[in-house]
Amino acid sequence: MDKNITSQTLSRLPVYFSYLASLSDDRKKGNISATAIAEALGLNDVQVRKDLASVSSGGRPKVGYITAELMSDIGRVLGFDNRDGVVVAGMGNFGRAMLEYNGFQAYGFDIVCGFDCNSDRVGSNINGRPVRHIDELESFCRENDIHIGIITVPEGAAQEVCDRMAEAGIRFILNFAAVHLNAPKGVAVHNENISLTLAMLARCTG
Amino acid sequence: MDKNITSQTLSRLPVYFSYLASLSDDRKKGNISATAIAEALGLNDVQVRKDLASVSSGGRPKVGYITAELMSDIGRVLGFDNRDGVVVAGMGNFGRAMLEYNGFQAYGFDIVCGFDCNSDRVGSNINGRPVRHIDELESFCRENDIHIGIITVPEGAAQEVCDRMAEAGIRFILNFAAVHLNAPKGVAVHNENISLTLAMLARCTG
DNA sequence: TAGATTGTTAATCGATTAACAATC
DNA sequence: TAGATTGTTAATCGATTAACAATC
Repeated sequence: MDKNITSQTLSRLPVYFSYLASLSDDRKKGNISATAIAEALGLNDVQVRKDLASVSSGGRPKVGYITAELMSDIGRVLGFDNRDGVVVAGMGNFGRAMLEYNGFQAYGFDIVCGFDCNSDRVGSNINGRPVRHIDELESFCRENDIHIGIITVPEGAAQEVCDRMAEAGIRFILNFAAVHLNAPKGVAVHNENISLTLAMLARCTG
Repeated sequence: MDKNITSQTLSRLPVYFSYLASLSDDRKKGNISATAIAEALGLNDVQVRKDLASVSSGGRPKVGYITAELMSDIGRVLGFDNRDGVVVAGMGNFGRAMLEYNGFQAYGFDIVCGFDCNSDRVGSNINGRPVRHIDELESFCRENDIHIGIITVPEGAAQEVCDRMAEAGIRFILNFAAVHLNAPKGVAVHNENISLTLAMLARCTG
């Protein structure tokens, strides 16, 4: 396993995983073939078979894969067994939703702290997670060895928060503010612009 | 313009657009070259030039593109000039953030109504947008000719809401619930699983 | 003119798909 | 055995990159 996984394959693994996770508990206990997955997702079966072969060696002729094993194999490649702390900057609706959500754990992520500049919010507690002042971001991240940050602040503040995160040793930033963020080398930013996602989906698919 | 735009090119257009939008007002008034964009984004310059040539014919040797014109050309291809109504199902933190955000308009989207099944939320008003009961989803969408929906309900309810949207004539669904949704043919679903996005970013980039 | 930039044609590269042998 | 499925090798396809002529 873990042969030569191309970036294309890598981007399809989450799709396979979430499809498998959507199966009924009954079906999760059984087997599944690459052919069946391909059909359900509208993909070429050889492509799926090749993708699966790159992360698992559990495929057997006539039987397919044991669903649970396949999920765990994909999960291992996607790093669900790792444990990484994550901080969230910006405690508006969006940021609070992140702290209230407990589903990150299954994927290996622990949301450990929220940050905000509004003193009304600082010192509070959301879903058992503390909210601190943004000025404490750097010391907190350094002390707790945090490398992943989520930005949910207003557009105007996003670049500054991004710079601060980079300064604090954060290496991966998921940005939900609707602005393109420029980060220094060594820091990977994923700009998740919902308007643009919607435009791609609605204007360019059909 | 609008020659033969490949899907790869299409997926880069939003990146170019948001990069251009991030420039200072001063620079937005001037020109910009494909070379400069490529350098800023870490892409191959020929690729950027080819991408831009497919949406605009305004490139001039030694000068580049007029920034404002280029943005408007990209915007036209991405459909920012269209006007599409959008409904949001699920008025938790996530859904409320959608209704409170006004930035969709610049991209051609009007969030027209929120839906929920909780009677405490139904009948309220968020940022001037009404919240109705989920049972009214179908009639509302049919009457107002709505084809785009955003799902921000809890995981357990997402598939049912998806089915209802499909029934209501929705053709494009942006799903933020952390479950894979299966939609009937003719309905495009984009499953935006934040945990998986984070995993791809943090485990597979570096 | 020289230099920077464009757009295009051809070459390379990589990913998808087709064909097929292997296996349970 | 026949059939379903796997994994692999070879062919096709498409996208990226390199080379270059055109232009301001």
